[in-house]
Amino acid sequence: MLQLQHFFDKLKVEKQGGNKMLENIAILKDFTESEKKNLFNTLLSKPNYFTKNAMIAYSLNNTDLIGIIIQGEGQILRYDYNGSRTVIDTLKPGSIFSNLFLSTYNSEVIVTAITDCEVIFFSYEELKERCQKGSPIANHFLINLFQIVINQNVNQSERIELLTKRSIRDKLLTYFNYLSRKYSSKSFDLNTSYTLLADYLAVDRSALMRELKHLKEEGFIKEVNKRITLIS
Amino acid sequence: MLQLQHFFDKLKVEKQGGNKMLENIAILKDFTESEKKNLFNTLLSKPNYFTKNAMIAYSLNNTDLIGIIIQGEGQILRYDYNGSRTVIDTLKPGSIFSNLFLSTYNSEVIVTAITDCEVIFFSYEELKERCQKGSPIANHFLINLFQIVINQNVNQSERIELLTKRSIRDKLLTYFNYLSRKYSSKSFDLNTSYTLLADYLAVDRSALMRELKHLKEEGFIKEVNKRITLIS
DNA sequence: AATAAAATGTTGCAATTGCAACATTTTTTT
DNA sequence: AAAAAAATGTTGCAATTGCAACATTTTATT
Repeated sequence: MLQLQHFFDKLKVEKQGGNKMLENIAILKDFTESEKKNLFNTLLSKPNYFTKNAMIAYSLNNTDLIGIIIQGEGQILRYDYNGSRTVIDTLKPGSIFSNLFLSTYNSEVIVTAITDCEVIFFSYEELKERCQKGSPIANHFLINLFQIVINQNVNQSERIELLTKRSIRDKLLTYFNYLSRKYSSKSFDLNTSYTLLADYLAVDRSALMRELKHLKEEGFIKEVNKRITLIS
Repeated sequence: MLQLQHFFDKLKVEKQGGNKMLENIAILKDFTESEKKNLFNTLLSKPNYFTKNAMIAYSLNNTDLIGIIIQGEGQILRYDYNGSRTVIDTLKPGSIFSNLFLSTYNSEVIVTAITDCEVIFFSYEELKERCQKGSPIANHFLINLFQIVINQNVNQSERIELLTKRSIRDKLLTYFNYLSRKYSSKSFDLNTSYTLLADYLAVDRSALMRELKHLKEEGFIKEVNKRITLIS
């Protein structure tokens, strides 16, 4: 008990933080304050607080709960048939996670807090029931949820597009072209670390650095301080 | 016109086919006959027929239409920054496709018929409106749609898991372990061609064959006629 | 039944990549 | 301000992979 109290003392997230932090939570988009209050009194669980490195969920199997990160960051990790650990996803405020979105045939999947964080849960079955009873609030909530899942889908499609490229060079050029289109400019900042980019593209980091150097030497790109310029 | 008539003559799909073919369409799951009739009179478009190799949709951009394959097969293709063509997805009866699920930053994406097929469209905005007006049928339809998108999500996650493996050996073993869990057996049939499997894992087909041979030689697996047995 | 098309299986070779092992710089934590 | 941790940058080397180019078998089409 004392131990637990100690954890709570260290929590960096505000337990009674105002509603400002709820502003950026996609699933609560376009709800009035009173509608939010209604949601918190019915569908949504009380806030759950987790300290850094704590386990948020273990073997989500056999529940239909969907978690929403309100504050802090988490990670979804998978432990493989051979014991290797990989990061499936990084969770930021507004991210959702659930067993519903994971393969039933997956190996062990756990969700952990990488910083102190606040999480809310709700039951998907309960949401469906409320929708079928005609609740406009539940309906709106479902449509917001759907939008999040669609966005996840789009992000996964983009990553698959990159991962199916056969060489690091092609992965990088495809990724850079994508960013160039996104920002409508031949120049753009990579706002990620090379370490994370290598993970994202599923290649060895040192091999990525090497290929980047080659692309510069051969005049395909310029790069200064993580700012890339496509040439051609 | 004659030309067009000629196309229709060749159509392999039944234009007035009974409702049997609608049985397996996931988005129509658990609707009564009269509810289906209602959907076909309101939200859903008339059936569209496409002949083999015809273009079903080109640059889906700027519409919110979602297509449902009723009969036949299609493919979603992407043309890259360097002109290379890749298959994003193969569409079977019950599959859906829409610009909503694709990155806005993608290069040209087109949908084509690989056999004669029948397709129905609906507007996502219209579906949302009907839901918000409290239509139970629209609501049920949205939940079915959501389930399909969740399944796509799960499938994409599985593929990403495989694609992030660094070697062909690891990809194959992870895939085989997945099938083994799925069928709860050390032995299972690969019901796909090696050509397609190599595409799915984004590796060279001949390299895949070679690695498969090595796995057999080294005693990790047995393989007879596309039936794999895991040894350990 | 004949022909065409697709899938399977194999191999040599060159190019790419992962891995290991560093030094150096930047960022974070104490 | 010092120490620790994380990220960047580099290189040699061996292993893996893609590619090209076949022969053979199976499946689909006419």
